[in-house]
Amino acid sequence: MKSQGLRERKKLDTRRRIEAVALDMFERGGFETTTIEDIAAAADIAPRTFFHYFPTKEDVVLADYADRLARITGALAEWPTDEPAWTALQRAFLSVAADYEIERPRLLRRFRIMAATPSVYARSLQLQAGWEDAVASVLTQRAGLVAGGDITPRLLAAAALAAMRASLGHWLAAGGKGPLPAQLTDCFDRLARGLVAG
Amino acid sequence: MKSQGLRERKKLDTRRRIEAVALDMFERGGFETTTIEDIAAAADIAPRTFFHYFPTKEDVVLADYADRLARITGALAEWPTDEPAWTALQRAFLSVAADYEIERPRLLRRFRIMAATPSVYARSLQLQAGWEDAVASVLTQRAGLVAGGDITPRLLAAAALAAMRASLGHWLAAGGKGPLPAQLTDCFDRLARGLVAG
DNA sequence: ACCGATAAATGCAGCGATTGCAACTATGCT
DNA sequence: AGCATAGTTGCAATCGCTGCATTTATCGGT
Repeated sequence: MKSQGLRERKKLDTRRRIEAVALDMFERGGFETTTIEDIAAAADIAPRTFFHYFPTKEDVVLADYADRLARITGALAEWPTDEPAWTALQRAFLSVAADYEIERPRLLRRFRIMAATPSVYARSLQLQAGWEDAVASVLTQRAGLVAGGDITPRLLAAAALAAMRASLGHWLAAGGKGPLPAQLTDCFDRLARGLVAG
Repeated sequence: MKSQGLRERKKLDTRRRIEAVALDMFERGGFETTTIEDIAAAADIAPRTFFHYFPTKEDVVLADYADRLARITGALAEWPTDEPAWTALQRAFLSVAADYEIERPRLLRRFRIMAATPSVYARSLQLQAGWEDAVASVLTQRAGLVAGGDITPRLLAAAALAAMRASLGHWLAAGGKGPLPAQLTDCFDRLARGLVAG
């Protein structure tokens, strides 16, 4: 529970410093215009060191995407087997959306940069595709299915991500004002009931 | 209908030559290992010229993605207003999937490279996101809605893309053997009916 | 406080994609 | 043929990113 040693603490410090500095510069000058060298200088590290903390420039904006995935798959893993998969998915994703509410300003900043920067958006989609695979894989296991046999897990995972992307897109378009969880619940419900009858 | 002038014909020739040569090399040596310089040499052009034909290396693999989107949005635009949006979407996407059937070997090659190369996959997702926006936009117009008001178009578009991605992923995982249109129809149907009752 | 082991930071050199610019060449048209 | 135009090429530079070797800082025990 403690901050471990000085080493760990410093590392975390540096990481946060890079994030803070980089986000600022991205907002002011734009993502593409800001170079790794710029960030490094502002964060008081060597350019080479940047890559010990983030694999790509894009990942600074998308830090903590991985954590969220872990939370989702974790929640799914505990899903009682008698419950419909879609309901479990809804619960799992909703818990993440709740965090979005709490961290609203922090996330809004990042999403705005993402929306304005194709390469960052592309990277986020790539990470989301990873989620999709991971979620589908968990669903497959939980249902006791064979890996490549049934398309159901893949479809459910893709649909869940679609619900999330749609909600998030709409939320962002509205400037992040409305309640995201309600929006997401609505999307999940509609997919649960079906898209034709409404 | 004619091949226009010599100029146009040569340009098309070069384009096809680049694609052919590049795909071959990607398959043999891998995407990342093959450099633009390699491709240019094999296609008998200057490295600089490559970028007059494709904006990025990834786009060689994903050529004709744009055409497909045009076909989809075109089909949507002709959708009779009394028909449910989801049905129209299904028809539009299905017509594209039919092409996939016809061009199976050609597309399979490309998808295989895509599946094996993160950066290509990322690029494809980026293009798909463009589709999602375009589709949502057409749906909004057709329904006579205001741009940012209703989340429905966004959700439908995202769901349609999800159906497509799931079908395609499953199809690819099975080595491209089965009938893609049937697979896609199934996914669309299930989303139409709802994901809980099954 | 001291010392070897280990993790982290740095510097350097290099690759490869991508771009802007200017010069050059082929094609289209009169 | 002869100009206007579109396409090709070469050149130089930027920038993200990587491998490798070196230096520096922290840790764990003594």
